[in-house]
Amino acid sequence: MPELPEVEVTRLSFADRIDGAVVRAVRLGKPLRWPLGIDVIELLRSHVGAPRRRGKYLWLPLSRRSVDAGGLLLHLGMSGSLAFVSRPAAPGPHDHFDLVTSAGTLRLTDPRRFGAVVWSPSIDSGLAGKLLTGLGVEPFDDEFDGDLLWRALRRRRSAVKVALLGGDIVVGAGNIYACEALFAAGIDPRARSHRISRRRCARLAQAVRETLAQAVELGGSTLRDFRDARGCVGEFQLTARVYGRAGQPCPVCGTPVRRVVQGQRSTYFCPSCQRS
DNA sequence: ATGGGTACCTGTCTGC
DNA sequence: TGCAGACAGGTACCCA
Repeated sequence: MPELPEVEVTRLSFADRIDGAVVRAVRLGKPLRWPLGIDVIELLRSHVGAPRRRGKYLWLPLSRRSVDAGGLLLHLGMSGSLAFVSRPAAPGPHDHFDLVTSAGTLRLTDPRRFGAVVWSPSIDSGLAGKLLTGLGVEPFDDEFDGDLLWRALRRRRSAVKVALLGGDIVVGAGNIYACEALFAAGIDPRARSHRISRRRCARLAQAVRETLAQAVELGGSTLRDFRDARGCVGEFQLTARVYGRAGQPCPVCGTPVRRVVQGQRSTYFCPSCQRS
């Protein structure tokens, strides 16, 4: 489910409310991708700071008596979502983590359990450091532009869509938004990365930024079950032009949208509008 | 370093 | 109705 827009929309929907709250209890459900990495009792009475986002990860800083106490790194995997509510229902079979605070309970629900909640001594050490090192630039940073993209892509021979999904050039574009951005830029997702001109890289960088920004504005994509921490659904999927639309007419030229598989993931594109 | 494949896990939908 | 198989928003890790 969650690509950068869903993670950012989730963050925005509870950041103000959890900032400054005190941890009262922690409940663990079934194992997630990694163990929590700290004894739960060590987290009690910690103060939660303002949640930050890096790529598709969220970082919840913690402190005790104004002293830095590391933080929690969260990832929603394929099927995760967070809720932040004052009176949570009894945990269901897919509710695997509750952070009970003075301001409400942050609950991770994740049927497939590809998600993660891990404690690290800081955002750039421990497991958090290891996971975040090697991530590409943030798409909304000034640093991310056509030149950066061109310089990175010219060294790759993989298909451009696979390179975008990799997250080591630019973070945040998952399967939906990579497809949509390539459509917006008019680039064939199967095109070899190193053969894309500087000019087209500029268009692609712009398309990635705009696609992700628009998705944040629309509250993300709710294909089946995404909700932000307030329980609101997203609406970007209503505006998707190729993702999930195999066989349907391209909204620009009417040619049927094609589906191919790249790196074991479905890719959707218009064979007429998108060129190598 | 890069590229390709596998693995993690559960739910839903399709076709026989 | 049952059942096998495909597919799903991600990414770490292993191997060539």
